[in-house]
Amino acid sequence: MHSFTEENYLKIIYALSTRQNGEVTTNALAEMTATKAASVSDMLRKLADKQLIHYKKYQGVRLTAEGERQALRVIRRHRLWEVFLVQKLGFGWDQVHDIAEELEHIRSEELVSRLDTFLGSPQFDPHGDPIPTPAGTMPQIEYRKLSDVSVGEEVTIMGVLEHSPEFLQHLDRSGLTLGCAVKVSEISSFDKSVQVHLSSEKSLFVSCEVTRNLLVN
Amino acid sequence: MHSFTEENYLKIIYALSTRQNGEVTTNALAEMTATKAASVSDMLRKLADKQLIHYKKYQGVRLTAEGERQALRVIRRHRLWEVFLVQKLGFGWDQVHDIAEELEHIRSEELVSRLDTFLGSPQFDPHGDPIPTPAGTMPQIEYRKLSDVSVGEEVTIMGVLEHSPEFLQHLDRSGLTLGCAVKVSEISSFDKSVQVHLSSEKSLFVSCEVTRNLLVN
DNA sequence: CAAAAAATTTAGGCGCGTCTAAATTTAATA
DNA sequence: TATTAAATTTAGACGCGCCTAAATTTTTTG
Ligand SMILES: [Mn+2]
Ligand SMILES: [Mn+2]
Ligand SMILES: [Mn+2]
Ligand SMILES: [Mn+2]
Repeated sequence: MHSFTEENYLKIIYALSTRQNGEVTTNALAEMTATKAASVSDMLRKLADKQLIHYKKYQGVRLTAEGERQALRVIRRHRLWEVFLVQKLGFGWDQVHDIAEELEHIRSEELVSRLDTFLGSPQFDPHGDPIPTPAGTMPQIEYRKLSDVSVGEEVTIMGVLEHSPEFLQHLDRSGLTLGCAVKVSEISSFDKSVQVHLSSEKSLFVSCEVTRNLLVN
Repeated sequence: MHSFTEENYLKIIYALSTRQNGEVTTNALAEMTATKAASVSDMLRKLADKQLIHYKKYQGVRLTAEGERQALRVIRRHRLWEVFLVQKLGFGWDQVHDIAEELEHIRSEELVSRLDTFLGSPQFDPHGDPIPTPAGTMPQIEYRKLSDVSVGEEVTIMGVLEHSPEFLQHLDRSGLTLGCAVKVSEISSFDKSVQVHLSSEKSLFVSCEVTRNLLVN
């Protein structure tokens, strides 16, 4: 089986290659893994030997079909554990990422399968991200960013693009939680900030840093 | 903080030193950790440097107060996770040890605390072993072995001394589960096997290999 | 109690995942 | 396009946890 480190690399390569498609760069991986480019090069050679990535020196890397399957297994475990932590243990959505980062490496098919059942086979994690299927495919969901919504539209908050605790706590304080209905009443031509009305009749201004990271439908 | 490996050593040293008190021997540790004596020596030097064990070369080893505290933290996590796996996910008591062996190393005070609350602050794990307190002390429980019970006595099964899946499955098949009331009706003078009556009116013979590993009160 | 046996530690080495410094390749620019 | 700059890989090293073989200490035994 693969080591924790290898699993982390696969997961990160998957995330980066969907974020900006095309080959994933060594430096980008070094930043995400909080290591140095030299360390990444070593690991890429190993992953290539194991046929988990396509790798031509100096040309960046891409997951093989098998590598993507493995990455999605890790992501599935991560997101299921996040659901558990929030829904069963009462953690806030801003607290669960680091813990799930460890839990995701516990390898027991039986455990994942029973956890999934226990949670009612959820489709989305606490951040609105889709949970890969047991078969190893990622459900494709199309959301718009709140920054792309026009004045007068009413939409529902479905997910976030930024997962930092700071951002999530900011949303909590603003009352912008998942499932929340918002109506765009005004868009500032000056700084692109957006005035929204919540179902609670409250209204507030949302900066474009926030609207760019909020997914709605 | 301590590595997975160090945590495993502490836990095993604790287990061995309560099983047969006095210093724990290098060879015993090598067998339990499934490594070689030379590897154990290396690790003992490291644990001694960290003040987690008392260690005089060739003289065996004993946990320091801090070492015991750390060991009990790991054991607490292990047993809480076992309760979770059995009570919430529906695993059998014979299936949970290896998974808990991984889960026990996830270090988050908050996680353990919330898990404990979620489980209703259980006092015992699925094998009847007491769960150490958050403060790091092991509840001392006095049980007798079924092999020490006299004819005519009625007792309740409270725990097991042997944790192998094979033994636990054997108990399942015999109907000897935790909390089960058994009345000793006869003890064979030939092989010390014991005839017991269950509350279900069934009776069966229990070999001395089994009675020696069943705790009752 | 001296010799043999058993237990334990030390010496030297290996794979993993990491690092810094140096070499190499690719991309940018004058 | 020839140089310079940036990105990437290679060389050599290190700590961790493990190994085998050899040395050392303790225990057993004739
Ligand atoms: Mn996460
Ligand atoms: Mn998430
Ligand atoms: Mn166990
Ligand atoms: Mn147990």
